[in-house]
Amino acid sequence: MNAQAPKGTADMLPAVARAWEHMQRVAQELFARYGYEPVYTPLFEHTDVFTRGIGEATDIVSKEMYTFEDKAGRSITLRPEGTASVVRSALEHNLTANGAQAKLYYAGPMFRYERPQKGRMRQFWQIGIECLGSDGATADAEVITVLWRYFETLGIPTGSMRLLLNSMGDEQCRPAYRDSVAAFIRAHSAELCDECVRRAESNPLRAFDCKKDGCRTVMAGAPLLRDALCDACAAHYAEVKAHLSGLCIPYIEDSTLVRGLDYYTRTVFEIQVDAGLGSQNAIGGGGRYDRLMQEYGGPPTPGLGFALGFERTLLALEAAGVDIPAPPRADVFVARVDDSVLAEVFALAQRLRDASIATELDHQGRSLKSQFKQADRLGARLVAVVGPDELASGEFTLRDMETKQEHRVAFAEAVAAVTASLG
RNA sequence: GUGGGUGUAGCUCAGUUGGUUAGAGCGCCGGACUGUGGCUCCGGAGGCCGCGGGUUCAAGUCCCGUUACCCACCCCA
Repeated sequence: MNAQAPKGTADMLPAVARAWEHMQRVAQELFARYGYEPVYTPLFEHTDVFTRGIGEATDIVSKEMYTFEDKAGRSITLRPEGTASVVRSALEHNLTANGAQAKLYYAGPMFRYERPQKGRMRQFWQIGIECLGSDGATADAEVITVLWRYFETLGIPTGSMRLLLNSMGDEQCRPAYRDSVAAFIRAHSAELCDECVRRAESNPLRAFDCKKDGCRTVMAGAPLLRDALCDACAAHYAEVKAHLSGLCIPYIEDSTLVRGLDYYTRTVFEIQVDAGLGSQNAIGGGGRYDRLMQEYGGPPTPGLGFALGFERTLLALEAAGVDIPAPPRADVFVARVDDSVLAEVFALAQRLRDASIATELDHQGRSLKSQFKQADRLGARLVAVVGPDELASGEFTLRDMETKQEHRVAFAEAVAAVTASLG
């Protein structure tokens, strides 16, 4: 058999798994402070949850989903992102009934069938929050602030982060704007790449994303959504910006920021860094999706959220020189002179462990010397040495690995003595 | 889906114009007088040289194919 993880997946060995847990701990603590509660939704959904929510024409839906039929012939898809599932779940369980607000966060793997590269995997992890039921601009500013503070708390220097902000308008103003961009593209089709010309029909706003210099130059002259927002959207956007400024969250307005999922309305944002991510630069992003719940057949319910990528965040942390400290794997190592005292050693280790003391011992019959090396490698501050000598008097020797001080301890006093030595 | 790069010990890599028993560093295991770590020294284990063909007296080294990984395009977290 092929002992190899599938393309685009990776085993998170202890060093990385530790970082994963750290990122989740920081998230839980921070998000709770803003009133967000955990939610776990299935890793797979009925396919239409994504096709209706994210949009048929998006790259995600048109070519990146892991879709299959289950044994009963249902079309099932591994979730390519988290928002659609959370909103579906909120609708199913009436979490926002009668104007209630639901503030939820999730963490887990997402799946997209793409060619892997730096910062891009087929199975990748995201943490996200969703604030459902509120259309107030403080909700937008709050969600954006949580994302900013999260990266800041992890240790990414604020100076190396860029918060891009834009408003995509709503059903009142976006369609007309869309048409005007499409018209602009058609008028300049000779100067634009084929891909962008095609976008005029499918998703004109995406032409702003094109990285080709020629297209960028031409698109720089295209009409800006900023100038096309209806009064309500413009006012909302202005409020969001005012609230962010009030909290001293530095944002950069980018009216070409167009995110790739159809459900976004009004506020969209993205946090980028330059170092460590290869050709990628976004470590987190999100936006408002005031029509998504309706799209699923629910009542009109505003909402917004963000998602951030574990893999990319870790790359950014590494580039920033942040290392996640590894705790010592053992406080105490219980070493034995020979196997005649094995039973006593094993029992002693268990007593210490039962007293919440991280304790290790050798399972391979290694020499005492080698047990000390092992203790050192594990970062144990104490080594309890048990041999026939001390056992005869009901004691063992307790060595402090730093000071090299040793003293005899009665077995009966083991937990107390070790606890005291660990301070 | 397209393009480029790379695949040699657990890890990071050397391997001369194809030529005999494939190396280093780190890690791992053991040892350096009597029951004890970090430094140093000594020794040891560990390699289908990604896989399959081909050229050749001879291939880790050349050619073809294939596969995996990496990077980039596309797009996104």
